[in-house]
Amino acid sequence: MTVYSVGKWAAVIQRYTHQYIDKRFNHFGLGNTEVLVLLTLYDQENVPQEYITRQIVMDKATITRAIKRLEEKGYLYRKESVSDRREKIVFLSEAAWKIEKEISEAMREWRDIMTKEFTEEEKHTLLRLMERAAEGARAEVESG
Amino acid sequence: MTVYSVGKWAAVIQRYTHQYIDKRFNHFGLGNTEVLVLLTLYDQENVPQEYITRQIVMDKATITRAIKRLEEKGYLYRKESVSDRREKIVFLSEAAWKIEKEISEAMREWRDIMTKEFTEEEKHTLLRLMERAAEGARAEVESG
DNA sequence: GCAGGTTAGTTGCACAAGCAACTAATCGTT
DNA sequence: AACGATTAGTTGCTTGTGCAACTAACCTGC
Repeated sequence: MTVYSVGKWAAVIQRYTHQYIDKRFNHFGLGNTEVLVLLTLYDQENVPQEYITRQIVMDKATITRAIKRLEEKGYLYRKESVSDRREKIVFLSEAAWKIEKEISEAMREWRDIMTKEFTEEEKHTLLRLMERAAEGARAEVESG
Repeated sequence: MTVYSVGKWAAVIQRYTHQYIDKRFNHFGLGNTEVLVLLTLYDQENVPQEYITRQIVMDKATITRAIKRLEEKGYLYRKESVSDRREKIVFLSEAAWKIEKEISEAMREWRDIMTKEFTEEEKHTLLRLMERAAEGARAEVESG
């Protein structure tokens, strides 16, 4: 367990987070990826699906289906872009905004649970370093 | 993208790592979880499956199946424990040890790719903080 | 030493995720 | 203006994963 540690710990944290989201938002009928999509849209609405795909780094087919599920459940709707008719622009519905606070709050709680023993500076450092590691991974993948 | 960031970046890093492993070890016929199992066993052999499950934090059914695949491919074998006949003790085969260097090296490379711009201290810090975050998550899950 | 609870591992089932192949629209070059 | 190349999104297919229910072994207390 010495060598592949960044990837390993990322995987572990990811799986715990996945579990937490499943448990926490089960009563909304929301799965892990759907919650990630909602969070992305709370941050920035009125975007094509491709934007969401890039943000959460998943296969575009997976995102298409997560969005379709959210649409069926009434959390969002889509409109064909006028400037580029290939794009479908995604908007949140009232229902999605109604649960925004609960979702954001739950995610904040989860972050605080994981970093309970952290100082403020450590929290900040962790985020910045993880972001940079993700950036390093992305650069590699995109270069070849 | 402000709130759920630790979980988010963990997920992103995890997916890039998953992709990397798939691409890199495809020619061995090894999938992501199988590689994780091997890495665990390179570190500590002669353990029951339950140990592996705990180490990589996955469902025990998933681990059972990953181990079965590795067994079929000839990378490991199992022996019923004498002290506790419920347990199946896992051992690596020659074939697994033959590829140990390549796998460990590849994972080291991957870590170095992600942390290319990091100082040694930053690398160390990232690992320690991620480990502690995972520990915080684990504590929460186990408490209820 | 037996009953009740716990633990290791397996199997059935349902489902989400990735890859590849496709359509349709747009961009770029000549 | 028209060709080929790229891009956004969808669908088919396969596979890995988690949950739940199960079996078998073990452990505890009476």
